[in-house]
Amino acid sequence: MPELPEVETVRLGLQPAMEGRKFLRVEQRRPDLRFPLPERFSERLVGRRLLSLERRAKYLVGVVEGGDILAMHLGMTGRFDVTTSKRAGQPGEFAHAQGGIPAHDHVVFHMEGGARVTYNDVRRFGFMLLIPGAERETHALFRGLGVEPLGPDLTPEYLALRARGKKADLKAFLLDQRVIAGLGNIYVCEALFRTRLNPTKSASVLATKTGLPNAHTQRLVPEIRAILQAALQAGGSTLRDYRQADGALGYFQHSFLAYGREGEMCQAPQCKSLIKRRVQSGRSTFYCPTCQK
DNA sequence: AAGCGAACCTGGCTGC
DNA sequence: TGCAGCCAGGTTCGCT
Repeated sequence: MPELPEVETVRLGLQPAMEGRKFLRVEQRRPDLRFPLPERFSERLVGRRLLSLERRAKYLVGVVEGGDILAMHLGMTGRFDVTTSKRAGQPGEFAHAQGGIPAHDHVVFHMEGGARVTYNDVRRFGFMLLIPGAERETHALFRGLGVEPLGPDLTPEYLALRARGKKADLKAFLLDQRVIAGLGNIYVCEALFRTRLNPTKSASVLATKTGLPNAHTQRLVPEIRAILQAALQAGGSTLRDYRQADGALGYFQHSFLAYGREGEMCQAPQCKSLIKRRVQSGRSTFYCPTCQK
């Protein structure tokens, strides 16, 4: 479930269980996720405190006592479940007590305070790395990332400068984490629908010839912020049964206007067109061919 | 150099 | 019922 609002929701769910607490035990049930898990993973965490759990783009960034950064990415299907002793006896707990380890539970952090934090990832596109704290800004994972869409750096001026002369289509441009870090397929579709911009247009429509913002950029930037904020408020979007760390479901998926609505009537006032689906950058784009010019 | 498609992996759903 | 084919919230690699 992981675009920015989902990752941030996960972070908020994990914070009370992990932040300021020591790792008591780390179970690693396979050698790798997308990448090999860190050398001596358990030894480098156990006995240390997680000083803070932060987020950059779609990464969870844990600052570990002693200097390491625990960088975690959820890929497509990564999720965390938090179980505390108070919740013992719930369905997952029961299955566990029966002796079965749920499929795809790959890593379990046993935290001081009694929380068991389980990382589950069916497709294993997610990963965990330990990187020296000194490399927090310079490490390849973070170096090339673009601006945080909810921070002060995403401005029409910035976006216009980056879009100037770009031939890639708007969809690919907004998905590019080197430009804006945290948008994914859903929120790009939704932001473009709400801004009435056609995803197949060249990104250069966001800038004047000299790289200055135009009316499109001025509408798009606030729309990106608004949709992410709204999704955040709703606890993110839940597709295919995924849950927040506390077991709750996000509900922003009910607010999608375009994503996943192929063949349905466009919801814009007066518009009688049907939402279309096409593939761009290998991903489904949902859009209204009439509203989005 | 930018900009594509393919690859990574598993599972759910659709249609024959 | 079985099986092939398509699809899925992301990122990276390698080829034009």
